[in-house]
Amino acid sequence: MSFSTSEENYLKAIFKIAERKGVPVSTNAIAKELHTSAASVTDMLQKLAEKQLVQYRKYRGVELTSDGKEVATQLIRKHRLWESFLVEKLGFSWDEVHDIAEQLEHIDSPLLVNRLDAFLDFPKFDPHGDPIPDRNGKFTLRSQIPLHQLSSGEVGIVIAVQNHEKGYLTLLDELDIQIGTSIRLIETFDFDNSLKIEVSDSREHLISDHISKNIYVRKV
Amino acid sequence: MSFSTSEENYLKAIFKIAERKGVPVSTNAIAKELHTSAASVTDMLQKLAEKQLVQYRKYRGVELTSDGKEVATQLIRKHRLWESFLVEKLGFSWDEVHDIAEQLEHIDSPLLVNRLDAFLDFPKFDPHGDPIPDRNGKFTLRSQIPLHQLSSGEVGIVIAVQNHEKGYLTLLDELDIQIGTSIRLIETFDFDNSLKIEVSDSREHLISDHISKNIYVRKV
DNA sequence: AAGAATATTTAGATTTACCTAAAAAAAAAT
DNA sequence: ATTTTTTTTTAGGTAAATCTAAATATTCTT
Repeated sequence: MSFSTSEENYLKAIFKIAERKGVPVSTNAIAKELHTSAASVTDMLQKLAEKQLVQYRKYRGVELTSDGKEVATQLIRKHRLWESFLVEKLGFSWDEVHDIAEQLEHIDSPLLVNRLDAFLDFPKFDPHGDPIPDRNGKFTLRSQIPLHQLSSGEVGIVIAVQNHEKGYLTLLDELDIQIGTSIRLIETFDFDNSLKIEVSDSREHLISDHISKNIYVRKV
Repeated sequence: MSFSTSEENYLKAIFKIAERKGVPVSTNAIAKELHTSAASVTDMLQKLAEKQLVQYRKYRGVELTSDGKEVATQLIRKHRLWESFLVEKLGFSWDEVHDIAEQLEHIDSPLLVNRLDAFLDFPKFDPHGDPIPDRNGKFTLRSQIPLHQLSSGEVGIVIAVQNHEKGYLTLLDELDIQIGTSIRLIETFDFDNSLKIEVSDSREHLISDHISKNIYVRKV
């Protein structure tokens, strides 16, 4: 079975929100994620429910069925493989690839995906540090914590960022923060949750809660 | 400006028919090429005319404007670059790539196209031997003649095939005919325009007019 | 627990790209 | 030069995905 680009985008959005906030996923949360109206979301949820891709209860929100999860996972696999391709093979930087991958993920050819996977040497993580599901949909898990959960003095290596907006990633570039960068937490200000950090044993920055909460590190 | 997948497909179809049969291009020819109804074609032609992509005269057929040609050429460029990528980098064979490239050609990112071009080392011809327009839309021309225009005894090198249907290409594979294969014309039967040929100085075949007319060679 | 605020669904339209059937124009045949 | 055939257009409709406004359900507040 195969699905429209729009249906696929809804399934992926539901998957991502469920990952962040748990189930059930609300109509409004989906509308916000996809920059569309709540009314449109309701329409689509009813359609996806008929196709057995989601379990939907009026006014109560929605949850992916195993079929729905399968579709979402394959989309995420395609998105992250294409992002890896763009960065590794075509020389794009991590802040340029999201929108292009957003288009490429809807290309329908399982053979292409698997050939691409092999061509890239079966990468486990994409350029933003997010795990790439294998052809069976299995994610490689990695112990990661949000930057602000480090204690003062502790050092972490950046392994993922959860916000892929171009502006956010460009900002990180200016702070010299990339996947693999080491960051030492100097001090936390409870007042506004801002953090003083030291990047790569050299530059010190004061960063807002808004910036730090999307950076994930592995303690070293 | 950017166009829907459907609009793009119409522009490409008009371009290809004009190449084969000249202008103006008829409504029915487009309907046949796109497997759609004549009525749908008329609708779309009126829309494309409003956008200044075609010059359209009721009942008289249609012709691309320079804007329309530009869009069509860039699509062909993308299609052929992606086909080259699929064959050269991912190990597909020439009879598997058309449908996938048909999807990939609608990905909208000029930067991506040019990076892909560079990654492939600026190829001049695709796996079917067709010229790939450069970023300015210029095609490299090559003196090619249809196989049946060889005289008896003459030898040609296959440089292009004009039909990209999977079944046709698979048939050519079985005859050991690929880009670069040398073919000697032994004899032409005027009765049904079938040809007796010798492939790669070894195998002899009798091929129908239907097969031969899509094979283009360069005399040696 | 009632009223206010928020979230969600329904109703009714719009746009795009398609369709079939009927009408009209152009081309071919006698 | 009519008539017949073919091609093309118009008319009217459908399905997908969206929208705004109104109605209804749920949750929050006091």
